[in-house]
Amino acid sequence: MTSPAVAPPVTHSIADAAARTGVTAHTLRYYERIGLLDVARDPNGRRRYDATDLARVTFLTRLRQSEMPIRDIARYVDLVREGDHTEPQRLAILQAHRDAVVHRIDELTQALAVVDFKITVYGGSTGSIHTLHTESDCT
Amino acid sequence: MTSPAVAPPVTHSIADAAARTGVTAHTLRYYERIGLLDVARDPNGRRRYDATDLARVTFLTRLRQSEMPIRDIARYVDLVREGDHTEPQRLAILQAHRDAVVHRIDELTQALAVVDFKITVYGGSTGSIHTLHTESDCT
DNA sequence: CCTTGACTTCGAGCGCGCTCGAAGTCGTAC
DNA sequence: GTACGACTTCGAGCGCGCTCGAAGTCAAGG
Repeated sequence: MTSPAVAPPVTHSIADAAARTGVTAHTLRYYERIGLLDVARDPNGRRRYDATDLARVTFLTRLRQSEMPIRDIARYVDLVREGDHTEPQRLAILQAHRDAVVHRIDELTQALAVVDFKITVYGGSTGSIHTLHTESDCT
Repeated sequence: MTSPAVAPPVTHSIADAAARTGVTAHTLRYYERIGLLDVARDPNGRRRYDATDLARVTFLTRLRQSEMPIRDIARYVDLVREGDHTEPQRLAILQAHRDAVVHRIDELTQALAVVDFKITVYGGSTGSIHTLHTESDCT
């Protein structure tokens, strides 16, 4: 009931890949240039993105969204290319990043509290319940 | 039992202000240059930061930490200078910013989930409880 | 044939938010 | 006096992450 001998190579043009991942074609080329991606070429020299490529782009995008510097992403990707024995180091990078993200969320949450407080001072609504502290060195 | 006639003007040098707010003196000057701060001078032309100035710097720092563009902060500060009648507009800016921060926290939280998932794939620990989904287009 | 359009490479440019440093001015200490 | 150190102004520089665009290649369509 499964398909015949050879697997069909499902690949995508750069425009397609851009549409599917939500990053621009320019950025896809840029990522490749700086070594974050290794993309195959068709006989005419055009990029073909397979599922793995797209998955990587999506993952990169998550890392970027969470502010991992491109420098660090490049290190991670280099480790991936070096083979399975680098998994511990990759794990370490991800764990360090995890900690950074948690810290960043914390920072944002604190800033949010300050902004929310200011909003209530201005008499606006924030959608949250407040325990108001006093002290309003106003601005 | 309270103090005599004139209030003592408690002000701080730029080095002091920098130490108290955690931003560099260079940055304090920069913020002033671009109009985020109005700082008094002593007879020798040196900056003196009062409590209000420090409070503003601290608030600015929160806005910056939460990624409000300097352009927007400048607009806000300009409104403050224009007087009380601009409070509705200030409120609007803060509310828009609040929404942006909430959205950003959300985004980070999603990215965190992805990173956490990857960490467990690598066999590491994240400190969180996971409901594992399958699908591992690995990298 | 010629055009169109999607692609290629690669260097340059941009917007942001600082960050630095040169050159000058003070007040105090020795 | 002179040396120090903390400050001043202001223009330039930097690191980051794209973003753009020029010039060229190629295949399909009319």
